[in-house]
Amino acid sequence: MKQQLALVDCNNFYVSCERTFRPDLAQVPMVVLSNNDGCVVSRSNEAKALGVKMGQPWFECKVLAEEHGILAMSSNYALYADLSNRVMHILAGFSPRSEVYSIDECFVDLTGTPKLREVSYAMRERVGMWTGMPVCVGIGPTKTLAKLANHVAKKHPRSKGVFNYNALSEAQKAQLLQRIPVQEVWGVGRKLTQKLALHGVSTALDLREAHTATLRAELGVVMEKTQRELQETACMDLQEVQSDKRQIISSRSFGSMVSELPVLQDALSTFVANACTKLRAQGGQASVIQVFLQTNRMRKDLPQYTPSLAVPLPYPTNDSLEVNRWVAHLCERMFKPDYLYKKAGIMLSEISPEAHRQGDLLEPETTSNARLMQALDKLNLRYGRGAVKVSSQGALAGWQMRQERKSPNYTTGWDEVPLV
DNA sequence: TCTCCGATTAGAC
DNA sequence: CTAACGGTCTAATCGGAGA
Repeated sequence: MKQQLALVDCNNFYVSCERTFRPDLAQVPMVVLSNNDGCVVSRSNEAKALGVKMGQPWFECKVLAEEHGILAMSSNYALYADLSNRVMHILAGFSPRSEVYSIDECFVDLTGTPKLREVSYAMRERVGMWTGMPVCVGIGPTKTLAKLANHVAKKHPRSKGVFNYNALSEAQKAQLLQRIPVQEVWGVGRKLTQKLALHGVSTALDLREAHTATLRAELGVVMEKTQRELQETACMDLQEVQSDKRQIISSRSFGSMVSELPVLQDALSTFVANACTKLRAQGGQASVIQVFLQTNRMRKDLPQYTPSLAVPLPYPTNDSLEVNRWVAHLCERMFKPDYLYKKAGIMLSEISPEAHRQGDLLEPETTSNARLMQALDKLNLRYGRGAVKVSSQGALAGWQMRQERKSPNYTTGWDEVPLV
């Protein structure tokens, strides 16, 4: 009856991806940086041991890094996505029911599987053997407890990468939950940890045992669900097919500050191309387009300006050229000279399935770019993103993000495979 | 008073 | 050498406007 739900999570995913093709880096303290080489988003165990924090701005680590020779790499999402797909494919082979939860995590329903223990180790070994990716497996009766079990598997070397919460006695469960700070529980972040502390809740066990009605009233339904999941009542089911996006955002911080309108519009045309490609890939069309600009929020000494403007379209579209015209227009309307812009982006929302296109009774059917867009997507898929561009799309210098230490696209670009 | 909607908040990773 | 802090997405909740 009880679910045997496994959460498989890759260890230090981005760092492990980089190491897959650079075995010489196996023992090197290293980190992978966010876009624009801004923050640390993945750390090797060695870097963690040296005190580098998750999300820490890289410039803050510079001294420590030089002292200990910490290697920093720019993020290479093409590589990570490709390795992720391989890992997920392998995991899907272990059960007819699984959910790709994030780029490095997968829920696998092992309910009814005989020899659960052997299968869990087999998952680790097969993924390791076929991709080189180290993973840990946590098993529990609910998603929340599977996540918690995974946390235990990662933290305690004695578990050898697999931990099964379901195999514990009631006393052992209580003992374990008591040792886990409540902020480690899935869904409990910084703010909620503070609020929970006010109610005397500081461990996972405290949360499990808290008065439900009070919890609900003071902290909302999400927290109640979390509590019930800790009590082994499943409130979140497996999302086997990932649903279409309800909104699509494309934005970037710039490598350096931008003050000219045409450069902003050039950056935005790149964002339009990305967002519309995604939109068409899911067979959607958007009826609200939003553009936003941002000055550098870290520079308190400079004047700040963070405008945002949305336009509801009379009919939905997924035509890059049409979207780009609106975006350029919105940008021009918000643009003020004398500000130094650090970031810009677009958002497509009110997304509906393409099939439901509503013809406009008053507007004659205009020439559609549908086939042009189809051709554009095909060419970019075949010859690489940016083979065919929207407007100037990236031609103007000055806004591209910093990416000073990016690895080659080992798995997706023939011309980038190093010749040994 | 109820409902709707946009903005804000919180979280994940 | 400089200057220097990510990007996407969802759900819940809040607060004001309009019915």
